[in-house]
Amino acid sequence: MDNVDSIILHADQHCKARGARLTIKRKQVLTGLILSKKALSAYELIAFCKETYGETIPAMSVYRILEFLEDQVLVHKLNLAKKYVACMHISCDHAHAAPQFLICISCSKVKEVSINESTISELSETAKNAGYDLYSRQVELNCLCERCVLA
Amino acid sequence: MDNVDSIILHADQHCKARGARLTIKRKQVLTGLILSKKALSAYELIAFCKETYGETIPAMSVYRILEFLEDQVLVHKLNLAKKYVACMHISCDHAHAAPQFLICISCSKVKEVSINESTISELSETAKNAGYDLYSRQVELNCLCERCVLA
DNA sequence: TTTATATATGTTACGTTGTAACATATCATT
DNA sequence: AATGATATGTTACAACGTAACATATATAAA
Repeated sequence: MDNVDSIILHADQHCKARGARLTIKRKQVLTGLILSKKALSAYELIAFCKETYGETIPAMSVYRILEFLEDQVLVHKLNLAKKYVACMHISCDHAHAAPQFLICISCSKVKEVSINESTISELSETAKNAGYDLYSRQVELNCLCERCVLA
Repeated sequence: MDNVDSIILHADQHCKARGARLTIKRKQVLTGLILSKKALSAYELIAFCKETYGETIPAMSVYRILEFLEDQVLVHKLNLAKKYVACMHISCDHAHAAPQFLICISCSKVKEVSINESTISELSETAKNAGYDLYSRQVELNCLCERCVLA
Protein backbone atom coordinates (compact mmCIF):
# COMPACT_ATOMS: atom_id res chain seq x y z
CA MET A 1 0.00 0.00 0.00
CA ASP A 2 2.16 2.87 -1.11
CA ASN A 3 -1.13 4.48 -1.92
CA VAL A 4 -0.95 5.71 1.64
CA ASP A 5 2.40 7.28 0.96
CA SER A 6 1.00 9.20 -1.94
CA ILE A 7 -1.88 10.43 0.17
CA ILE A 8 0.52 11.51 2.88
CA LEU A 9 2.65 13.26 0.31
CA HIS A 10 -0.38 15.07 -0.97
CA ALA A 11 -1.38 16.04 2.55
CA ASP A 12 2.13 17.25 3.18
CA GLN A 13 1.99 19.58 0.20
CA HIS A 14 -1.47 20.71 1.25
CA CYS A 15 -0.09 21.70 4.64
CA LYS A 16 2.94 23.43 3.19
CA ALA A 17 0.70 25.44 0.91
CA ARG A 18 -1.10 26.63 4.01
CA GLY A 19 2.08 27.40 5.90
CA ALA A 20 1.69 24.45 8.25
CA ARG A 21 3.96 21.53 8.97
CA LEU A 22 3.00 17.90 8.74
CA THR A 23 5.50 16.52 11.22
CA ILE A 24 6.40 12.87 11.64
CA LYS A 25 4.01 12.28 14.52
CA ARG A 26 1.25 14.06 12.68
CA LYS A 27 1.93 11.81 9.72
CA GLN A 28 1.80 8.76 11.93
CA VAL A 29 -1.57 9.67 13.38
CA LEU A 30 -2.93 10.57 9.96
CA THR A 31 -1.64 7.29 8.56
CA GLY A 32 -3.51 5.42 11.25
CA LEU A 33 -6.73 7.03 10.17
CA ILE A 34 -6.06 6.50 6.49
CA LEU A 35 -5.31 2.82 6.97
CA SER A 36 -8.27 2.23 9.26
CA LYS A 37 -11.49 0.97 7.81
CA LYS A 38 -13.37 2.60 10.63
CA ALA A 39 -13.44 5.59 12.93
CA LEU A 40 -10.84 5.50 15.68
CA SER A 41 -10.72 7.06 19.11
CA ALA A 42 -7.74 9.09 20.24
CA TYR A 43 -6.67 6.22 22.46
CA GLU A 44 -6.94 3.72 19.62
CA LEU A 45 -4.63 5.98 17.64
CA ILE A 46 -2.18 6.01 20.51
CA ALA A 47 -2.23 2.21 20.42
CA PHE A 48 -1.74 2.25 16.66
CA CYS A 49 1.34 4.46 16.87
CA LYS A 50 2.73 2.31 19.64
CA GLU A 51 2.27 -0.92 17.67
CA THR A 52 3.24 0.38 14.29
CA TYR A 53 6.05 2.80 15.07
CA GLY A 54 7.02 1.99 18.63
CA GLU A 55 6.17 5.58 19.50
CA THR A 56 4.38 6.27 22.77
CA ILE A 57 2.57 9.49 22.08
CA PRO A 58 0.88 10.95 25.15
CA ALA A 59 -2.87 11.56 25.03
CA MET A 60 -2.41 15.30 25.21
CA SER A 61 -0.23 15.26 22.12
CA VAL A 62 -2.60 13.07 20.15
CA TYR A 63 -5.47 15.40 20.90
CA ARG A 64 -3.37 18.33 19.76
CA ILE A 65 -2.35 16.50 16.63
CA LEU A 66 -5.97 15.61 15.87
CA GLU A 67 -6.95 19.22 16.32
CA PHE A 68 -4.23 20.25 13.90
CA LEU A 69 -5.36 17.69 11.33
CA GLU A 70 -8.93 18.93 11.72
CA ASP A 71 -7.81 22.50 11.14
CA GLN A 72 -6.16 21.35 7.94
CA VAL A 73 -9.37 19.57 6.95
CA LEU A 74 -7.50 16.31 6.67
CA VAL A 75 -9.51 14.70 9.42
CA HIS A 76 -13.02 14.99 10.80
CA LYS A 77 -14.04 14.66 14.40
CA LEU A 78 -17.22 12.68 14.92
CA ASN A 79 -18.70 14.17 18.03
CA LEU A 80 -21.46 11.61 18.27
CA ALA A 81 -19.03 8.71 18.30
CA LYS A 82 -16.13 10.53 19.97
CA LYS A 83 -13.95 9.20 17.21
CA TYR A 84 -12.01 10.47 14.23
CA VAL A 85 -11.89 9.69 10.51
CA ALA A 86 -9.71 10.78 7.62
CA CYS A 87 -11.53 13.16 5.33
CA MET A 88 -12.73 11.32 2.28
CA HIS A 89 -11.64 14.22 0.12
CA ILE A 90 -8.13 14.09 1.43
CA SER A 91 -6.69 13.31 -2.00
CA CYS A 92 -8.89 15.45 -4.18
CA ASP A 93 -8.43 19.15 -3.78
CA HIS A 94 -11.98 20.17 -4.50
CA ALA A 95 -14.03 22.03 -1.96
CA HIS A 96 -16.03 20.31 0.62
CA ALA A 97 -19.83 20.36 0.65
CA ALA A 98 -21.72 19.99 3.91
CA PRO A 99 -20.80 16.48 5.06
CA GLN A 100 -23.22 13.88 6.34
CA PHE A 101 -21.52 11.19 8.38
CA LEU A 102 -23.17 7.81 8.56
CA ILE A 103 -21.74 6.07 11.57
CA CYS A 104 -22.33 2.40 12.25
CA ILE A 105 -22.98 2.19 15.96
CA SER A 106 -22.04 -1.46 15.91
CA CYS A 107 -18.69 -1.52 14.09
CA SER A 108 -17.75 2.18 13.80
CA LYS A 109 -17.54 2.00 10.02
CA VAL A 110 -18.19 5.48 8.69
CA LYS A 111 -19.23 6.81 5.33
CA GLU A 112 -18.93 10.48 4.55
CA VAL A 113 -21.40 11.66 1.95
CA SER A 114 -22.35 15.12 0.81
CA ILE A 115 -25.68 16.47 1.93
CA ASN A 116 -28.09 17.74 -0.68
CA GLU A 117 -28.00 21.48 -0.58
CA SER A 118 -31.77 21.41 -0.20
CA THR A 119 -31.60 19.19 2.88
CA ILE A 120 -29.04 21.22 4.71
CA SER A 121 -30.87 24.42 3.95
CA GLU A 122 -34.10 22.94 5.26
CA LEU A 123 -32.36 22.02 8.49
CA SER A 124 -30.81 25.43 8.63
CA GLU A 125 -34.14 27.15 7.97
CA THR A 126 -35.92 25.15 10.62
CA ALA A 127 -33.22 26.12 13.07
CA LYS A 128 -33.39 29.76 12.03
CA ASN A 129 -37.14 29.83 12.56
CA ALA A 130 -36.61 28.50 16.06
CA GLY A 131 -34.05 31.19 16.79
CA TYR A 132 -30.94 29.09 16.39
CA ASP A 133 -27.99 29.41 14.01
CA LEU A 134 -26.31 26.23 12.86
CA TYR A 135 -22.81 26.21 14.27
CA SER A 136 -21.61 23.64 11.80
CA ARG A 137 -22.99 22.17 8.62
CA GLN A 138 -21.80 18.73 9.65
CA VAL A 139 -24.58 16.23 10.28
CA GLU A 140 -23.84 13.00 12.11
CA LEU A 141 -26.28 10.14 12.12
CA ASN A 142 -26.16 6.91 14.06
CA CYS A 143 -26.78 4.05 11.68
CA LEU A 144 -26.27 0.37 11.12
CA CYS A 145 -24.15 -0.61 8.13
CA GLU A 146 -25.17 -3.36 5.72
CA ARG A 147 -23.15 -5.98 7.51
CA CYS A 148 -24.26 -5.11 11.01
CA VAL A 149 -27.91 -4.68 10.15
CA LEU A 150 -28.01 -8.41 9.45
CA ALA A 151 -26.25 -9.52 12.59
CA MET B 1 -45.01 26.90 39.70
CA ASP B 2 -47.47 24.15 40.34
CA ASN B 3 -47.40 23.75 36.61
CA VAL B 4 -44.55 21.35 37.29
CA ASP B 5 -46.73 19.35 39.61
CA SER B 6 -49.35 18.96 36.95
CA ILE B 7 -46.74 17.81 34.45
CA ILE B 8 -45.41 15.31 36.95
CA LEU B 9 -48.93 14.09 37.63
CA HIS B 10 -49.47 13.64 33.93
CA ALA B 11 -46.19 11.78 33.59
CA ASP B 12 -47.18 9.60 36.52
CA GLN B 13 -50.39 8.57 34.83
CA HIS B 14 -48.51 8.02 31.59
CA CYS B 15 -46.18 5.61 33.36
CA LYS B 16 -48.98 3.81 35.15
CA ALA B 17 -50.76 3.31 31.84
CA ARG B 18 -47.63 1.60 30.61
CA GLY B 19 -47.25 -0.52 33.70
CA ALA B 20 -44.26 1.41 34.95
CA ARG B 21 -43.67 3.24 38.20
CA LEU B 22 -42.63 6.84 38.51
CA THR B 23 -40.91 6.63 41.87
CA ILE B 24 -39.90 9.55 44.05
CA LYS B 25 -36.33 9.69 42.83
CA ARG B 26 -37.48 9.39 39.26
CA LYS B 27 -39.82 12.29 39.88
CA GLN B 28 -37.01 14.31 41.39
CA VAL B 29 -34.76 13.79 38.40
CA LEU B 30 -37.59 14.51 35.99
CA THR B 31 -38.48 17.65 37.91
CA GLY B 32 -34.92 18.85 37.56
CA LEU B 33 -35.17 18.56 33.81
CA ILE B 34 -38.59 20.17 33.66
CA LEU B 35 -37.48 23.14 35.72
CA SER B 36 -34.24 23.60 33.86
CA LYS B 37 -34.09 26.05 31.02
CA LYS B 38 -31.31 24.04 29.49
CA ALA B 39 -29.97 20.55 28.97
CA LEU B 40 -28.36 19.05 32.05
CA SER B 41 -25.71 16.40 32.49
CA ALA B 42 -26.27 13.44 34.78
CA TYR B 43 -23.93 14.99 37.30
CA GLU B 44 -25.73 18.31 37.17
CA LEU B 45 -28.91 16.42 38.00
CA ILE B 46 -27.18 14.79 40.94
CA ALA B 47 -26.30 18.26 42.17
CA PHE B 48 -29.87 19.43 41.63
CA CYS B 49 -31.32 16.60 43.71
CA LYS B 50 -28.77 17.24 46.41
CA GLU B 51 -29.56 20.95 46.59
CA THR B 52 -33.29 20.72 46.15
CA TYR B 53 -34.17 17.58 48.06
CA GLY B 54 -31.10 16.86 50.12
CA GLU B 55 -30.91 13.51 48.37
CA THR B 56 -27.52 12.19 47.33
CA ILE B 57 -28.33 9.95 44.44
CA PRO B 58 -25.34 7.97 43.20
CA ALA B 59 -24.28 8.35 39.58
CA MET B 60 -25.21 4.79 38.75
CA SER B 61 -28.77 5.38 39.93
CA VAL B 62 -29.15 8.63 38.04
CA TYR B 63 -28.04 6.96 34.84
CA ARG B 64 -30.55 4.18 35.43
CA ILE B 65 -33.28 6.68 36.17
CA LEU B 66 -32.48 8.63 33.03
CA GLU B 67 -32.63 5.45 31.01
CA PHE B 68 -36.03 4.69 32.50
CA LEU B 69 -37.29 8.17 31.68
CA GLU B 70 -36.00 7.81 28.14
CA ASP B 71 -37.83 4.50 27.77
CA GLN B 72 -41.01 6.25 28.84
CA VAL B 73 -40.29 9.00 26.29
CA LEU B 74 -40.39 11.58 29.03
CA VAL B 75 -36.80 12.58 28.48
CA HIS B 76 -34.40 12.69 25.57
CA LYS B 77 -30.72 12.01 25.67
CA LEU B 78 -28.63 14.42 23.62
CA ASN B 79 -25.69 12.35 22.55
CA LEU B 80 -23.86 15.26 21.01
CA ALA B 81 -23.95 17.26 24.23
CA LYS B 82 -23.92 14.30 26.61
CA LYS B 83 -26.85 15.94 28.37
CA TYR B 84 -30.52 15.35 28.91
CA VAL B 85 -33.73 17.32 28.32
CA ALA B 86 -37.36 16.80 29.17
CA CYS B 87 -39.39 15.88 26.14
CA MET B 88 -41.26 18.92 24.90
CA HIS B 89 -44.32 16.76 24.32
CA ILE B 90 -44.34 15.59 27.90
CA SER B 91 -47.75 17.15 28.56
CA CYS B 92 -49.48 16.50 25.29
CA ASP B 93 -50.17 12.90 24.55
CA HIS B 94 -49.88 13.08 20.82
CA ALA B 95 -47.34 11.03 18.96
CA HIS B 96 -43.87 12.20 18.40
CA ALA B 97 -42.52 13.09 14.97
CA ALA B 98 -38.83 12.75 14.23
CA PRO B 99 -37.22 15.29 16.56
CA GLN B 100 -34.58 17.79 15.61
CA PHE B 101 -32.65 19.11 18.60
CA LEU B 102 -31.07 22.51 18.32
CA ILE B 103 -28.40 22.66 20.97
CA CYS B 104 -26.67 25.90 21.87
CA ILE B 105 -23.04 24.96 22.30
CA SER B 106 -22.49 28.04 24.40
CA CYS B 107 -25.28 27.89 27.00
CA SER B 108 -26.81 24.42 26.49
CA LYS B 109 -30.26 25.85 25.78
CA VAL B 110 -32.10 23.33 23.66
CA LYS B 111 -35.09 23.54 21.40
CA GLU B 112 -36.82 20.42 20.19
CA VAL B 113 -38.60 20.89 16.89
CA SER B 114 -40.16 18.39 14.56
CA ILE B 115 -38.34 17.60 11.37
CA ASN B 116 -40.18 17.96 8.09
CA GLU B 117 -41.05 14.51 6.90
CA SER B 118 -39.36 15.40 3.61
CA THR B 119 -36.10 16.30 5.32
CA ILE B 120 -35.84 13.18 7.39
CA SER B 121 -36.68 11.00 4.43
CA GLU B 122 -34.01 12.71 2.36
CA LEU B 123 -31.47 11.99 5.07
CA SER B 124 -32.73 8.46 5.32
CA GLU B 125 -32.60 7.96 1.54
CA THR B 126 -29.09 9.31 1.30
CA ALA B 127 -28.04 6.90 4.01
CA LYS B 128 -29.83 4.01 2.35
CA ASN B 129 -28.06 4.70 -0.93
CA ALA B 130 -24.76 4.57 0.89
CA GLY B 131 -25.67 1.23 2.45
CA TYR B 132 -26.59 2.48 5.90
CA ASP B 133 -29.84 2.28 7.85
CA LEU B 134 -30.69 5.13 10.18
CA TYR B 135 -30.63 3.78 13.70
CA SER B 136 -32.65 6.67 15.04
CA ARG B 137 -34.65 9.45 13.54
CA GLN B 138 -33.28 11.91 16.05
CA VAL B 139 -31.13 14.65 14.57
CA GLU B 140 -28.94 16.75 16.81
CA LEU B 141 -27.35 19.93 15.60
CA ASN B 142 -24.82 22.13 17.31
CA CYS B 143 -26.06 25.71 17.14
CA LEU B 144 -25.81 29.10 18.72
CA CYS B 145 -28.98 30.51 20.22
CA GLU B 146 -30.10 34.08 19.64
CA ARG B 147 -28.53 35.34 22.84
CA CYS B 148 -25.21 33.59 22.43
CA VAL B 149 -24.80 34.42 18.76
CA LEU B 150 -24.48 38.06 19.77
CA ALA B 151 -21.96 37.54 22.53
C1' DT C 1 26.72 30.15 13.13
C1' DT C 2 24.71 31.46 16.86
C1' DT C 3 20.97 33.60 18.98
C1' DA C 4 16.18 34.58 19.30
C1' DT C 5 11.49 33.27 18.47
C1' DA C 6 7.87 30.50 17.35
C1' DT C 7 6.14 26.01 16.97
C1' DA C 8 5.63 21.29 18.59
C1' DT C 9 5.75 17.85 21.96
C1' DG C 10 6.14 15.93 26.77
C1' DT C 11 4.57 15.55 31.94
C1' DT C 12 1.68 15.61 35.66
C1' DA C 13 -2.33 15.81 37.62
C1' DC C 14 -7.18 16.06 37.23
C1' DG C 15 -12.10 16.56 35.80
C1' DT C 16 -16.14 14.45 33.48
C1' DT C 17 -18.86 10.85 31.67
C1' DG C 18 -20.23 6.31 32.08
C1' DT C 19 -20.55 1.28 33.52
C1' DA C 20 -19.71 -3.69 35.51
C1' DA C 21 -20.49 -6.47 39.25
C1' DC C 22 -22.39 -7.29 43.21
C1' DA C 23 -25.31 -5.97 47.55
C1' DT C 24 -29.37 -4.30 49.59
C1' DA C 25 -33.83 -2.34 49.93
C1' DT C 26 -38.53 -1.69 48.59
C1' DC C 27 -42.79 -2.93 46.38
C1' DA C 28 -46.66 -6.12 44.91
C1' DT C 29 -48.91 -10.47 45.55
C1' DT C 30 -50.00 -14.87 47.50
C1' DA D 1 -45.37 -12.97 56.81
C1' DA D 2 -43.10 -15.19 52.60
C1' DT D 3 -41.91 -14.70 47.89
C1' DG D 4 -40.39 -12.75 43.63
C1' DA D 5 -39.78 -8.76 40.96
C1' DT D 6 -38.35 -4.16 40.67
C1' DA D 7 -35.50 -0.27 42.26
C1' DT D 8 -31.64 1.62 44.39
C1' DG D 9 -26.95 1.63 46.67
C1' DT D 10 -21.64 0.58 46.69
C1' DT D 11 -17.32 -0.02 45.00
C1' DA D 12 -14.19 0.14 41.81
C1' DC D 13 -12.83 1.34 37.45
C1' DA D 14 -12.53 2.50 32.28
C1' DA D 15 -12.55 5.96 28.53
C1' DC D 16 -12.42 10.53 27.08
C1' DG D 17 -10.49 14.95 27.53
C1' DT D 18 -7.83 19.12 29.24
C1' DA D 19 -5.19 22.77 32.24
C1' DA D 20 -0.85 24.23 33.46
C1' DC D 21 3.61 24.05 33.11
C1' DA D 22 8.23 22.08 31.11
C1' DT D 23 11.10 20.88 27.35
C1' DA D 24 12.53 20.14 22.72
C1' DT D 25 12.80 21.21 17.90
C1' DA D 26 12.52 24.03 13.85
C1' DT D 27 12.95 28.60 11.49
C1' DA D 28 14.46 33.11 10.78
C1' DA D 29 17.37 37.04 11.94
C1' DA D 30 21.76 38.94 13.62
